[in-house]
Amino acid sequence: MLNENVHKKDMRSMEKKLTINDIARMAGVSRQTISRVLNNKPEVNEATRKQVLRIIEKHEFQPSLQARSMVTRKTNMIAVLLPDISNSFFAEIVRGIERTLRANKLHVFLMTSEEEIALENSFIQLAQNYNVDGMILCSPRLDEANLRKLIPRVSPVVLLNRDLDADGAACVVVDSLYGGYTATKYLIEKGHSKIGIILGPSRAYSNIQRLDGYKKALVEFGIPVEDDLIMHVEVDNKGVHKLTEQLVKKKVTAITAYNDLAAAYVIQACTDLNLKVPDDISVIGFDGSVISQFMNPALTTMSLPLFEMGQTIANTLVRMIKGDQPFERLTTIYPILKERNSTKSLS
Amino acid sequence: MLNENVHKKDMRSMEKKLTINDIARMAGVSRQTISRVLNNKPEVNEATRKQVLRIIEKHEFQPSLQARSMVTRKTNMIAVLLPDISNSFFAEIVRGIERTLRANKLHVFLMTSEEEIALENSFIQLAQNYNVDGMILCSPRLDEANLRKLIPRVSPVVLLNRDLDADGAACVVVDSLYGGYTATKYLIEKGHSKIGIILGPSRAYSNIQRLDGYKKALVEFGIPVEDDLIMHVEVDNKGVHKLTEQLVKKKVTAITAYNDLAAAYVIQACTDLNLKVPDDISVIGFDGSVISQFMNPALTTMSLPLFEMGQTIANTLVRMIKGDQPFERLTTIYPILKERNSTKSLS
DNA sequence: TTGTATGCGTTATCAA
DNA sequence: TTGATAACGCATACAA
Repeated sequence: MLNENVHKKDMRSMEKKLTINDIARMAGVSRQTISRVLNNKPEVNEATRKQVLRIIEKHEFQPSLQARSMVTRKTNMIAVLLPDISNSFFAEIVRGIERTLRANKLHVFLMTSEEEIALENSFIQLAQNYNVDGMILCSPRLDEANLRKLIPRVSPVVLLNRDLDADGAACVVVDSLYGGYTATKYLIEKGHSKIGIILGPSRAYSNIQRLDGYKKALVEFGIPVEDDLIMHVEVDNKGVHKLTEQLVKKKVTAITAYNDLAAAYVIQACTDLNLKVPDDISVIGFDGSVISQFMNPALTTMSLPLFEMGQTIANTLVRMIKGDQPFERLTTIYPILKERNSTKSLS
Repeated sequence: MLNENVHKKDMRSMEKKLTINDIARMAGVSRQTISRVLNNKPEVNEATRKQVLRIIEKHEFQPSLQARSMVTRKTNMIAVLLPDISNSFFAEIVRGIERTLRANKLHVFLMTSEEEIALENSFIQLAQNYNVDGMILCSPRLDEANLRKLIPRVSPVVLLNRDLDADGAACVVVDSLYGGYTATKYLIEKGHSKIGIILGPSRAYSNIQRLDGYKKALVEFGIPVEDDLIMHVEVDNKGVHKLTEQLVKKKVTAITAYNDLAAAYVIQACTDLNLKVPDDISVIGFDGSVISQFMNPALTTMSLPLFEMGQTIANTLVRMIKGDQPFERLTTIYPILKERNSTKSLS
């Protein structure tokens, strides 16, 4: 049913957008006065202001933000770079970011990198070229040297889940060590000692931390760390199924997953292997996204205040942009254990 | 642990961004030549081009896209307005949109309206003021008159789930009538006749369609339409629990929900009422988002190719922008019945 | 092949 | 309280 529609900005729809000059002519004043009215400057006669406003409204005149930002050097745009917007972890954070930025008359320029390092690099460049007022950056892949080089170009920057002490940068970080530790300790206290862990891409900071927390808990309770119970997903969640099978073969009684979605795949794999969760095996997730509460059994998870994290990130950036307010260089978010039905005491 | 960090763009970090003029001076040519090199114009001597490129790379010069777009009238930005990015329905669509736009060197200016009509209005204005090259619009709330008035300002526009025949607009629409019809028919053929339906906000086009499909199926099979089995959620999914209770009181044997998340709440409510899904009651969802496959029982749902929809939307917009390619004024997406374990024959 | 002049739509500066 | 002039950084048209 393809028709011959072709979009043309033809003469009819041209009605060449009005400029400040047009309004000035109509009002019989200089364009400077229009500018003053638009910017609510005090030094303009009330009568003329009324008159100008009338004409502006009558013609629904809207100033070009591009032209304005050419001279003010501000775009009111914030670049938000993250790996994947369809991951509910990020989507919920972005919701918090967007609302807070909006409240500060800032807007979101969204960039998703799909974890490709080349894209992350070029997007930061792009943000610079668009002259954004600041950037929110979740870049698990980019190495520190590159990061340090790129940050000054788009600063201020708020980094999500990277702890980097650099000028013009602040960090909001989940304490994954604490999270990994708490989850593991919880399982140990439930009587488990053969505990598998499935981690995301190994280079990511949060994964290293999570693993450290896992080990810390084991060591604390005198349980030996077995390297073959530590699994890394390298690409995406499809690998989780296979890793779960391997862990089951090794007779684990519990599995810690690096996020809720991965935990869902773990449970699915267990079901395929005719294992009941939590009766035969306990599973704990990480992040507390919506899916965790609808899974059956409902997922025990280390829950994160994602929306609030987004707000915190945006608020920090706003303070940095304003430039006269103190801000946290490093904000640490602690996940909270939400005990539901996917875990059970080993009795 | 608040420290005294205050971000200042101080002298050190100033290193005033290079302009085309700086490069011109360094290269000993006019800024025109630089511009030609940047835009890959043929009419430039190979030697000077090499020379200029060397200097550009040496200083990592990047042209200001703002200044450029002042004269070209193109920003390469596409405004994407939708109600809620944390809704996986939209998030997955945006993923498709973003990838396709990126392939066309277009970028996403994200606006979320939280279904507030005032915000939708002002965001469209904003998109105009930023002079975006086009807009993708999912605005369930805005009435047709307003839409018609605003579209010319940001055209071309692709509308999601609105069928509006307007100049400069194309539409990508889910056939919710077909979806509602198919879901209901499926349940009827499973032996159900007392079927409840839970709809989203009633004014939304897709809900009206879905209801029509529901009725069509009932009528086709000679089953009377009972108005008190038709429920509307007016605000958010919290209402679903209550509506489910009401339907259960009316002895329905099956419930159709307007999306998967709502279906999840339905199942949760059923569980709270000590009803087993699907043994005591069948539940069917809509959209086939990730949560549907991890629910237990896995959700039977009318599945939508969300990522591909995003791609279609973006592709349509790109064709409109290019202006010399035909495009579909109306693309209809048909949901596909994905039978899983939340529905059962009434025996 | 290259350079000069002009303009895009605003705000900033300074003078009236 | 207002207006004239000069930026902002680039691309376009035209001349050399």
